[in-house]
Amino acid sequence: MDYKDLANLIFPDAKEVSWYEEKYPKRNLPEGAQVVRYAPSPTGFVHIGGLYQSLIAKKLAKQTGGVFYVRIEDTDQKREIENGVEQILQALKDYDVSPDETVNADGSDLGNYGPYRQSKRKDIYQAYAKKLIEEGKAYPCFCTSEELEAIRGDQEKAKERTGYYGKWTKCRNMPVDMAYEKIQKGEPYIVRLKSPGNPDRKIKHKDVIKGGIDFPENDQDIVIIKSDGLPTYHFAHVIDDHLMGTTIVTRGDEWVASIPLHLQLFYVLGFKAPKYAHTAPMMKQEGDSKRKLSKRKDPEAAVSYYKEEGIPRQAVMEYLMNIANSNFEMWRKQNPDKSMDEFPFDLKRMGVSGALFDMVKMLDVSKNIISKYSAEEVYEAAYSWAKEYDSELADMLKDKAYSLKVMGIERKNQKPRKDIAKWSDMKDSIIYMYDDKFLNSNIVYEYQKITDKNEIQTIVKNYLENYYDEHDDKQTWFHKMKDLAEKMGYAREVKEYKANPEHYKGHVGDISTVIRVSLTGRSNTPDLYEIMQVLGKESITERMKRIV
RNA sequence: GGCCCGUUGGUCAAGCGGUUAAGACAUCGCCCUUUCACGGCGGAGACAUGGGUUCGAUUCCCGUACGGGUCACCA
Repeated sequence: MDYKDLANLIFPDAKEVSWYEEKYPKRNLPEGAQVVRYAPSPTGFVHIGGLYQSLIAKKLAKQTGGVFYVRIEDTDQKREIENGVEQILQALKDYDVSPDETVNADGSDLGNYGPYRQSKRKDIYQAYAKKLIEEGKAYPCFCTSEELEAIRGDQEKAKERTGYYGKWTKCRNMPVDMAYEKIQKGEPYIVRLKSPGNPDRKIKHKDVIKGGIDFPENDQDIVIIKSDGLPTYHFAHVIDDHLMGTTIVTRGDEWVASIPLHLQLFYVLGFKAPKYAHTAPMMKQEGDSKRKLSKRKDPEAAVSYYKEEGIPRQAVMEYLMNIANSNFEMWRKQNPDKSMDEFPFDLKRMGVSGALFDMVKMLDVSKNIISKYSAEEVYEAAYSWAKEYDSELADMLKDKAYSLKVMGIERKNQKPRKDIAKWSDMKDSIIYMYDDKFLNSNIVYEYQKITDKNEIQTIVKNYLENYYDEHDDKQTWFHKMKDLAEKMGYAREVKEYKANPEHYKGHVGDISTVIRVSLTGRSNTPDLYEIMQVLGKESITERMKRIV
């Protein structure tokens, strides 16, 4: 009875490893081309961090003429949620980070290195596990969870490192015959790596982002095949990234602690290890300390949040790029019209520690992006958002011709408006432009300086009867406003008023504010002339008559 | 607790032994021939801490404090 017999007993149907090595040949790519992957688990809603990872991976692949692929890590069947994979694929599509190779929503594969779901690669992992057992580099372990608990307890008592390693192991040195017999008897088991590591020795590792990190060698006999026959993350990662030809592993830095293990697995399996780039997580301020953006506590952790809020995709991605490479915003300033694809992303410029997620900044990015939209683009985006999330707004926007005029206010000039950061802001900022909404609501008029009712009525009446003419151009309109101010005892110019405030009741700005408020209810609005042009004579007359 | 990593203004961050220590967001003031937004100009605001090394340390080394990650048949 030897290792080979044991291996055959455990994995009788496994193929030779060479079969897979031939099936998945080395990728034929130009020098320097990077093969990068995004490897999510379908265990919950799509996290903004997943988008971040995808953005980085795709960028890297595209920039080097390489490949970006998605591999679904679904080896934990207990945690898998329904439609998990579909949600991930949809999010990648929505945010324009679609992979070159992936499993499709219908379960088929796109690409020659599949299957791209780990649950469908069981035979592959087992083939390699079998090889390790044959070589005496892995072994079946029969310890129960109670036994494992007991070992841990002893270790804690003895103040030694916890885990399954060295002298604490029970099954590592079990005679092959005994193991064989137990398996035949049907005892449950898992497969562990027989770690060749010695923690007194140090390994030097260079992470692309974090730089040099030294660790003690791994000596934990970690499990590689679970009792359900599926591999653990560690084992699957090493085999998949080898077979799929990954050249650089980008992943969250919660994985750095397993670098010694992963490197050891590559070594034991005889594979060349890829480069690693460990990215810092996005953080959230909580009290005095920071913590990772949490799926449970932070709504903004979910990709769906941005869709619901109506933050344009491009804004989300540009903000993420900004976190990835902070020089992006300078580049953006110098290249306002270029596609983000042209930005030269550099992994080495990524931060080593987690940045606080800054929603204010994201909205600023968004504001700038929306300010570059044409009225038509704003209309289309806002309308399609509204149809899903705000029926009242959608109702307003049904009148496309009119809405386009509303969207066009202060949008055609050199310095377009920048007051909209997300589509959910939209309704409030334009609702007064719609007669049926405005006139049928309880309008609270936010008058500022002039609050005397008679004075307001006089101003409005006077304006409507003696000055307003819808055919006026802006200059004429402007002058008339001054004329009205003067006639009513207000200064034509603000400066005049400031020079001699005692001579006037106020200045032209106060008068125009009354007109503004009487028409919109608001003291803060975009350009009044443009608003009046869009509103038209009928609406203006109606609105003013209500005041008088 | 063990093992790793980090610490520049409120936030994101340039910087890589000699700088008036960039820039962006936020904030404050002024200006932009009437509000708001935009834009322009300006202000306030930072190298965690103690030791070294050095002619000179934000930059290099060590300690301390603080923060983060990780120690599963989860990824």
